[in-house]
Amino acid sequence: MDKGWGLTLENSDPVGFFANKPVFGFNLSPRLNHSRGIMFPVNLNGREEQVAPPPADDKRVILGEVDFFADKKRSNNDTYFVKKEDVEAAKRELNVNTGLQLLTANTGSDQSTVNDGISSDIKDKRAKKELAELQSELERMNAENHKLKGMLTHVTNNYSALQMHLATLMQQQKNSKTESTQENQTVDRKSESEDKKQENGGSIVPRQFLELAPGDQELSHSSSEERTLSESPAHNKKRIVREESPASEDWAPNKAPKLNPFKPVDQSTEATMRKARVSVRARSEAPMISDGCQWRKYGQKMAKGNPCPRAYYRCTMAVGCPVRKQVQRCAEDRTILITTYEGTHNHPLPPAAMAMASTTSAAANMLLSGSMSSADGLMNPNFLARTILPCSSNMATISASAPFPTVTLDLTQPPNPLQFQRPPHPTQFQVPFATAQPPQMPQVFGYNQSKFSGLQLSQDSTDQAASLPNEAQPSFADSLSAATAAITADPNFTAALAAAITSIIGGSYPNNSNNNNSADVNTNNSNKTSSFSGN
DNA sequence: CGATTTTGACCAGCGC
DNA sequence: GCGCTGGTCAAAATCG
Repeated sequence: MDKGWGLTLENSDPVGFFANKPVFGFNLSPRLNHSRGIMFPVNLNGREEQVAPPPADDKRVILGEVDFFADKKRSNNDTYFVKKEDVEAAKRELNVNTGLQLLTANTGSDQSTVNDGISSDIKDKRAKKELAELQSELERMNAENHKLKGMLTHVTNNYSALQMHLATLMQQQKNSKTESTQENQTVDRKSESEDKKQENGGSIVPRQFLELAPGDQELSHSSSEERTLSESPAHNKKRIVREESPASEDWAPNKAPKLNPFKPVDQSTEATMRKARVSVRARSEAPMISDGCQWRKYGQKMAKGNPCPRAYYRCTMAVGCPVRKQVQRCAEDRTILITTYEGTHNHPLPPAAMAMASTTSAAANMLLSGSMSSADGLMNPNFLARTILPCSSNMATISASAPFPTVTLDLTQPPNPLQFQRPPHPTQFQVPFATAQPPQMPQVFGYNQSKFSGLQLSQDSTDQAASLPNEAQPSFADSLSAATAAITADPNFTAALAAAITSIIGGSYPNNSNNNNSADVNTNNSNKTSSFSGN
């Protein structure tokens, strides 16, 4: 019944989990924005700035609100970036105006004491004049606001287009590299198996982010490149089938591709992008987090090791949109909702969906960029600390849960623990880069989750908020938006993160041969349960 | 009545 | 080859 339109909380958030909370960096509560409730300026992290809420009777704020939120309903977050500047400017201007007015009107001047009739006349005129000025000011700001909205939309669209273009270029570069590598291999295979390792060591290592084979049991850094090239043929075959099949590329039905009049912008890119997944772990009572997109459920299965069913959704905002997502509750903690996104939208997105779409796209790009070069491997992992915004309360985990590399935004973790309350991974490792970590300083953990190392960017936890009153809690959306911003905002993040991972992988971390975290509960596929709620 | 969800069946990949 | 599993399909049921 969830229509999936992120802004309609009544539909998608029946329990009100997201009520009055910004989601993906945008405040999804139209009621809050339209009401007299104060909309604080919000920075790129989606977190409220350290701006003290103005007093309820502060006319400046009220006027500013009327001005800037006038047509918010049309596009809830269009004013998101605009508001900060404009409201502040409006505050200054209106503050001056109203202040002077009040002073003039209320001070007991000679005029008012001498002749009340005349002074009241003057007062009226002044008031009208001020009112007119204010109105014109409001109109002006409305117009300006409108203009800025348009600019924002334009920039957003450009950003999306550029992102797609970047992905395309990356893929092309990757393909060219792969081709050349394959040629070299063909020529040299018989006599230079050793050289092959060395040759690949430089530039191919990161490819493991894209081409990890589930059958790979080795993860010594010295063999990673070889592993990359020698991944199980069966799996290669599977992947090739997926990549070469147009039906697979755009997630159209395999047997009857009747649904896809659209083709991805770049099929090869799409095929690769589709492999990259972005998983969001968040506490939510709602059956599905609302992300601004429109989804249609097309299946539900019992997954092994989890008593809660996994639901499959596809994006229905455009016919043939390849984006799909899986929603499942965590087996260990059913209050945690795990949403996994896959693919890239092939259609314009509502602003509310931009953040998540950007996240998935950026994640895919990140993994793609890992295939580009190892030069970035020299990068200090500390970069990650600077990249992930200090106030983002999240963990970002990169793993290669075969066959698809996955970026996980874990918004449920307390500050300290190594990753999960789930059974700790035998090869989990930690790379502290700050000896004394202030509460807001991020920690970086490496985590060999599956067949290769990934890392986590751990932060102060949202769980700290669990004991706080609802209003005061840094919301899930806060965290998610911060994580999203961390991934999307910094253009260096993609390469940097991949490079950091590369360097970590190269650091000979222990290997795990079996990473089945979950309790191996045999679940019959046909043994379906009816609900996600678990409550 | 169209859109959406439910749910059993089907398919492909993979391990044994 | 067989069974398990994840993913998807599509007819039926349900909803608004």
